[in-house]
Amino acid sequence: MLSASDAGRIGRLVLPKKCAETYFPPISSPEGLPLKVQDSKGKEWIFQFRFWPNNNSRMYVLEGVTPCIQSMQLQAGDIVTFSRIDPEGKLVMGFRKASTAPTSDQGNEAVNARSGDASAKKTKAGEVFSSPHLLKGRLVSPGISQINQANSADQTSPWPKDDISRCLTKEVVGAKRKNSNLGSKSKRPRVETEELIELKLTWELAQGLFRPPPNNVSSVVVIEGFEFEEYEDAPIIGRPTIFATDNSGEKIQWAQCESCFKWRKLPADAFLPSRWTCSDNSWDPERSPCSAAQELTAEELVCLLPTITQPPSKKIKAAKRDPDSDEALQALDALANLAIQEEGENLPESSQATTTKHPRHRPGCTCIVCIQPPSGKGPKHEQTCTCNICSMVKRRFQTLMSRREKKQSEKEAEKTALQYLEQNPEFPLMFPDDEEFQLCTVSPIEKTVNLASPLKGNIIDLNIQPERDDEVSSGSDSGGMMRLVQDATERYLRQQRLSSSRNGNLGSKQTLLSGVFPLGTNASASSSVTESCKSVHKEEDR
DNA sequence: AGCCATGCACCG
DNA sequence: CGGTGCATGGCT
Repeated sequence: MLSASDAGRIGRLVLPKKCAETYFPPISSPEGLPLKVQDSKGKEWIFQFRFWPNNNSRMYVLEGVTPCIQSMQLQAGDIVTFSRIDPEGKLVMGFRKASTAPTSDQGNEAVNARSGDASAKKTKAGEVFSSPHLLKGRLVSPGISQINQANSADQTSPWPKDDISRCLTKEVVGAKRKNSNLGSKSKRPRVETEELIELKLTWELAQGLFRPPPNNVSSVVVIEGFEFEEYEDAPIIGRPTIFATDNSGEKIQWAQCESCFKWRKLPADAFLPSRWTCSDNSWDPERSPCSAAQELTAEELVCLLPTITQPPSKKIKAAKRDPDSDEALQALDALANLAIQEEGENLPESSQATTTKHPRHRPGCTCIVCIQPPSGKGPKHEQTCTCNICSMVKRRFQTLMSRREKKQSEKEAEKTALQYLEQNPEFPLMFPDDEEFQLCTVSPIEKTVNLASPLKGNIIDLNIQPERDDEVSSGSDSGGMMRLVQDATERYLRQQRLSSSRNGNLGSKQTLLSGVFPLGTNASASSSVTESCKSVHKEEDR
């Protein structure tokens, strides 16, 4: 929530420290990083995210917010939210005018930071989804997004690799933050019991639970290739059902009774509350008692199941015959167990396992064990088997492998960047002509160099380790790391002067320098370096 | 003890 | 005089 200072003319927005450190990219120098944020109208803003040293701590601020705040006609008391759309890490911002019109929310945010901000406290459960509500695409924010973190890991993102998707709401004086995850000492938000249940849902699953608000027509918005359905009112969280087409080609849905676990056929437009039993089956009175037989055979059910365990767009890939395939086969067992566990978790509380390994099986149970023929009977599952069970297990394996590959490529990228540095010793800290890396900050304290691109929002922590510890500055200007920075910078400047005197193109390079060392001015680049060094040293001294 | 809204000194 | 960075003090 904007304070008077935030909304004033200074153009700075003070960020709650915990939010800044938990949800914004890590910064090691006071200059911080430029962040590109898109507002609800699609307009892009670039704010400087930085900090001031304060009482041996930091105060985080967003600078350059005045035009944006004026454009949105925001004032003290209004709420601004920042969210991130994965996997690209695109930042979007939304706002909500002060409480006089609580339902007229504006902006891109789909979910308030439910446990991380003051607004969540004021917000009733039904209002958690502030509008416009996005039902499709992958718009994430805390609560739901944490469960999705493995899927959204993205090495080109400026966010830490082990990070979760983020959302931030700024608070105002007097706003309480009890039960806030952000209040925890640990930067990894603590998962409360209630949330634990929620976190078992995947994002895709969560999407499956959303139903459009009644009597409301959506408008479809496409943001960078992702399609979003926007609704003015909050979506409703309903019971998950399986949509299908029956023999006559009519669209229907299957719903499972919470009490007897039998599946019942319902019209496609039927909306079920989160708790639903046969007795609520007003569409088919014959099957409204739990005692009535289930229409579906276990086999038919198996055919339907993949539609809820896997997004339909993904192709099923058969396991390849390569050195990994042995591992693949071994992993199948483990994955089958995983599948079993997850099936169990997806069942309602009352059907949960009493043993640690597997839920108790009941009539209608669709878990992998119950649909598997008794041991020794029925077809064996060979590697080439394409039955639903094997397909499901293989798909899970593919997911696991692609995550592993992603991690691997992340490491490769870091390695490449490091090699780049080693091969370019004369300019180890700047890549003005490189599309990827345009900015750099150095932390002699953490012994890291951050390369960042304001255009692409990339940041890579290179963890450059000096050869000797004493190469790291210990506060004096002759310190090693800072010396490296300074020397490299001055070499770079000399080179630029030389080349610019040849081609007469000085302006753009100096503009870049002011970005690298924002403390200085274009008039004297070397003093920029000195100022920058001083600034880093100051914090180090503290 | 630590956060943060805001005051205020300094600087160009 | 406005912008910037730090310090102060109220508050949790």
